[in-house]
Amino acid sequence: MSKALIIDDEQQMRRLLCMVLESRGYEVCEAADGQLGLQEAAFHRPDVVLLDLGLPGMNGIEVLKRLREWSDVPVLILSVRDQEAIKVEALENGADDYVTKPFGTAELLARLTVIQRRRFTRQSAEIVVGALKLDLLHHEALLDDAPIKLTPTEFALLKVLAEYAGRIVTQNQIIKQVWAGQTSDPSEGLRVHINHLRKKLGETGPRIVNEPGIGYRLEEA
Amino acid sequence: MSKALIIDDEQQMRRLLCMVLESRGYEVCEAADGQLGLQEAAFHRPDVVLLDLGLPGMNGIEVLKRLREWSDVPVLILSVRDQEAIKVEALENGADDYVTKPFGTAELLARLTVIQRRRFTRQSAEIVVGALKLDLLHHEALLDDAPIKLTPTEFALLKVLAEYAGRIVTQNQIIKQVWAGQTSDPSEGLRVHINHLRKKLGETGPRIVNEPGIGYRLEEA
DNA sequence: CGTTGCTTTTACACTTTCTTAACACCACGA
DNA sequence: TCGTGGTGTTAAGAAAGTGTAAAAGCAACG
Repeated sequence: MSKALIIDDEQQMRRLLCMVLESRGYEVCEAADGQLGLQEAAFHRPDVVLLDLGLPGMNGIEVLKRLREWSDVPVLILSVRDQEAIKVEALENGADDYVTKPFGTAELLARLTVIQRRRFTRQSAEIVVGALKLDLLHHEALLDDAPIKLTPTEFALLKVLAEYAGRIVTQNQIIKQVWAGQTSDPSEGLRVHINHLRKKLGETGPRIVNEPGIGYRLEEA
Repeated sequence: MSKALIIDDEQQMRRLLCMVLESRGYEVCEAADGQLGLQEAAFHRPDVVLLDLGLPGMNGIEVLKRLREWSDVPVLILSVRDQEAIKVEALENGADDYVTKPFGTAELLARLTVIQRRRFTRQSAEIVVGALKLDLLHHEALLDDAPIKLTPTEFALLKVLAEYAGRIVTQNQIIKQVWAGQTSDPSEGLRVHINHLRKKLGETGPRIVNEPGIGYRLEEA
């Protein structure tokens, strides 16, 4: 059975969500603001979090950031706003998906299932992209089953690209995930590491394609 | 059923509009000048407002501004030809679209439907217009599920048009959103980027329609 | 103290994108 | 018919972004 944490200031909304989730066999706990939400998350260790962006006091995005400092729990964003920019910001800060109020219960449950499964596969021990295999457990990269030597930064960078293989990853997203919580500005150095990775991947491995002005994409060879 | 408010000083025009709207199931109320219009809007809380710009007494623009101080109701402007400057001013002050007198009922009803349609926010952060899908998170544009390559400026431009799909967007509004916070004057270059976008959208995608003197509108193919 | 391995900085050639400018076109009114 | 304003189209230079190599910091370790 999965544990779900609801962070929303409206009691009515919490009750609705609570009913829906419990009828699906979730064990539910609730929090009325961001501060409490973080405490509950730390204490109950939920398997999934439903987070309202329109929280009083601490901003929903802020809650998400703080949560992501120590937890990989799947987060589903709830919001009434249809501001695209905020959605993107939430997703870039580690939210897993997004539903807009008002929403149907069927849609909500479907999303929950998807993000929980995705998180499960993501934390699986390895990522495979064509001839490349990343063993996250042993921090090892295999190309055609032969180990290749990657520095820690290179491994983290390749991991981000491989997780979203085939899709564009923004430079900001890369920097946020690889150089998380650091002060220096690695925007210049990113190009160097990409260059190193490309050499080590060689002809046989996946290609790192640049999308000028946007970011990079890992393409199966 | 939707409630519509007509603000127009010509009784003949009010009667015509009234008939058309009621035949489509709208509940209609009327006002003969701006002052009354604002009162009616406050009292009846209409779902959509049809506002004539050529009002006696209070200027139509003035009515719009006052209305926008407390209401987000969709507003369709009615105006005569050769009032481009005023139309632009209305659109930039929060009007949602306009029709030029004389107009066909089909066109009028189509515009009403578009501006009343709430923008549904779909899974994660994406905007869908016919065969075109913009994935904001991954900065990727898909046409018939095949990715097309857009430069950063083109993507931003298409995003603005797609957000207001079916509605008209002023040149100023476009420039403000795409070239936010820049010094150079891109009013000339806008045409070039529109041209590039049209080529990349091809025959299958949505069309970018120009409204001379006012702006552009993205129309589903 | 120097070595080693990794990261960052610096520099410059190269590519892509943006802006600018020029001109063709079309609709409209004088 | 011509002129005018707004738009569509194209090409070329300017600006921004990227690839690459080499050197300079920086910690850990013997």
